[in-house]
Amino acid sequence: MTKPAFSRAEPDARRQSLIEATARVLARDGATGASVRTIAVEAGVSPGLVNHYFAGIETLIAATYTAVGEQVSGALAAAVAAAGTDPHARLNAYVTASFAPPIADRALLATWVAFWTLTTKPQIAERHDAIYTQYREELEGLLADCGIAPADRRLTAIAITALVDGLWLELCLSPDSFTADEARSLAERQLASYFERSATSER
Amino acid sequence: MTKPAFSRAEPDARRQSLIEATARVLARDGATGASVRTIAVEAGVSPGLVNHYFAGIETLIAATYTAVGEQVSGALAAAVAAAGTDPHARLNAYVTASFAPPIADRALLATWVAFWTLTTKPQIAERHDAIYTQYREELEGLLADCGIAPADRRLTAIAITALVDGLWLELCLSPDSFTADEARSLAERQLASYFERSATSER
DNA sequence: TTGCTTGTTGGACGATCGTATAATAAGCTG
DNA sequence: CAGCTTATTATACGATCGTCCAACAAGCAA
Repeated sequence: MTKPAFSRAEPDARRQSLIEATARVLARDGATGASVRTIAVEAGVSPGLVNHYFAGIETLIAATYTAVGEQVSGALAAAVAAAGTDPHARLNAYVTASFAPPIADRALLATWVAFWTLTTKPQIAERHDAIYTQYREELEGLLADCGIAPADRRLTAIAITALVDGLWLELCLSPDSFTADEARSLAERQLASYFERSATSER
Repeated sequence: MTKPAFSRAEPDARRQSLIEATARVLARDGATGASVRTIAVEAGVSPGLVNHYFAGIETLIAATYTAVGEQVSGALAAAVAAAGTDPHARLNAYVTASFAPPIADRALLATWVAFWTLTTKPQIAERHDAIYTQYREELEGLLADCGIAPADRRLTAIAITALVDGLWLELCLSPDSFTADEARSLAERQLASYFERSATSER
């Protein structure tokens, strides 16, 4: 009677576990450290198993991009839900959530930068476009609820996304240059300016 | 009489040539492809020479960060200088220059992302802080010339930098989601809103 | 010309990369 | 329990990585 040398897992569960391990490695070591062997160690399996479940390491990283993207999307949705029913409060929550955990995180930035590094490969670039399109569409919906005219929604969403991404990026890269509170305040002021303009142009 | 197998170069000139080769490789292949051998081929020298001039590849990349940063800084300064003497025109030129060549360039983004990848290493992080601090200080100067109150300059510069960086990033990553003209227009509108607010608050 | 300095070359070294594959054994079926 | 499927392991392979170093030769000084 010897204890089992390993245990089998449901294909989907194992796949998920490999994706999560990849996310952890990407967060810890960045794109450079995300090797098949490192990921295998992180997941507690042998290196060969990675290629058994994914066509190549690039495919695994693309799958991880989707998973992490959904995770972030979920955190944003949770922040919006927690804000109640007031449209402006919901919009505000969506925007400021980027400056608090778990999104304002150096490790998440490392993950994201790793993805950006790989956008030269079509497979990853496609995921990027899909994820960012989804972000902007959600934002456009929140803007619509706040009464932004349909014709203005697209560019407004682009501007807000850009400001938030820029603040988030620099906040993660060098946290000493400004605080999360300052970032939140700047984003809120930006939102306010859009509604001032929209209000005056309606008269 | 045989032709020379190689030619000697001034240490500084050779150093500069290696830095330029690194910038080209970073732009073409990203952080992943920036190996000693690839850089050596690009510079037309043997692999061993890289370690003769730089303590390691990390030092070379840090030096390249500084050089590319100065190059971008120079492009921005040139845009400002070409805008004439009107403070608002100069500020406008500084901001919108990011959406035109040579700054709005997929290859430059690849270079920048490669640097971000390496900000976990203190040597590179220090360069990043220095370069971004310089950017913001230049922007603060332009804002001062436009009459922004000293107390507001720091955060205003941070917000503008963030918006421009965010737009620039997404414009390079997926150029199909919006145009350079739209980015320029959004940035200009943002600038205008700061002066409207400043003007009304003065009364 | 001769000698010296040192920029430069080219290959060796061990480590690690992604991928492929045969052997092993876990866990279900009958 | 026997047999089968296949998830899993362990290893091998060639390529490429960063670093190192002995030998070579370009260019200047004497």
